Amino acid sequence: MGRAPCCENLGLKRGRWTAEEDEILTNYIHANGEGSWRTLPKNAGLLRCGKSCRLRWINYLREDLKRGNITAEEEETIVNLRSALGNRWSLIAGHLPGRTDNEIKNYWNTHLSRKLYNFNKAGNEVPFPSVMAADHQRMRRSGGRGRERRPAMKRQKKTTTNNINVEFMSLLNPESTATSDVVEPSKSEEKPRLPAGSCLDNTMRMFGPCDEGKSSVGLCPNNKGSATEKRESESMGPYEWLDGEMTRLSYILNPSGNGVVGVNEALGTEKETTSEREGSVLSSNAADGELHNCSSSITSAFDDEWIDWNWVGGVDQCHHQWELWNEGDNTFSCLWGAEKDEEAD
DNA sequence: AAGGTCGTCAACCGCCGTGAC
DNA sequence: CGTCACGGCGGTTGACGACCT
Repeated sequence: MGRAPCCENLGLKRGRWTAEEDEILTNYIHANGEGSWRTLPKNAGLLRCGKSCRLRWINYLREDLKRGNITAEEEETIVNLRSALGNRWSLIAGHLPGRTDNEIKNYWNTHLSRKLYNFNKAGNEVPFPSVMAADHQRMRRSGGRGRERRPAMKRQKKTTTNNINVEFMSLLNPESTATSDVVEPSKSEEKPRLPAGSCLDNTMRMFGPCDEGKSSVGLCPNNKGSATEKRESESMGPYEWLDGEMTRLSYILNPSGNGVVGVNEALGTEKETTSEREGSVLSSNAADGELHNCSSSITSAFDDEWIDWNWVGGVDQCHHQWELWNEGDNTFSCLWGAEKDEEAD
């Protein structure tokens, strides 16, 4: 027994919205607020389905929407976040105030994927090959331009995001044996927010020793899992990333698909960097408005000279730290710092 | 000038997660 | 535990204007 489609009622208007309809919807929401989309059209006197009203409001009528062209900075953000997150447009939109997921999605499909195609066609390396594969195939099919005629819509199995997670995970944790073939998380496992103490996300889990001296309470594994999970949790100390953190950290750690630019900047060097990350993330406070402390172990090579980076408090050659503040709405501010330990010299 | 092609983007569709019951 | 309503998401479509031949 399938659920009745949202707009099954005959007689509902479709297609472009008129100025009059916009005015009715805007006035109604100003008077009654957002929500209750299903009953809104009837109450407002619109011959539209609730979904259509919601889309129109969110993507077009809201006052806080930013109009005008995507700036170079926004474009860079989109490219970087998309590299890290895949087609999670709403998540990406959350980092671009005033922009909607639909707008970003359209911009990607019409501008950036084409740029990427041309970039790659010129023989340049793509940071996340499997992530881009679908785009390239699509562009090749259409010859890199033009509108593609498609068969009747059928939901496609989503693999892109999973590949991204796996690739990003292996980028941070080279020891990981996860592959895109074996990791197939359900959509629920990708949700950005989980109750404190839960530990459900296999694709975004980072392994490393729990730092008991830091405020990781609530984020280290709980005791409700299976015996196996519990043992694993106790020994490995999985850290469950929030999506917002992943977004921000991926941007920081991997702003151009390679290297640890943050470290370079902190050391005042512009040398090319390659790095291997062991991904030992130790602690975090998750509550909005609180300080997030995250540390990890990174081995970097400046030119061909390898340097071991360790987490804050380590006694090896160097240590570094980044701090994230959740500003609310899953946007983060970041402080990045790194310094060389005197005793390591 | 006219018809064809292409690019853009608003809108729609189906699926899914969540919470209430 | 199952069902349902609701809201959200990402993929896709198609109208329309710009450009090309």
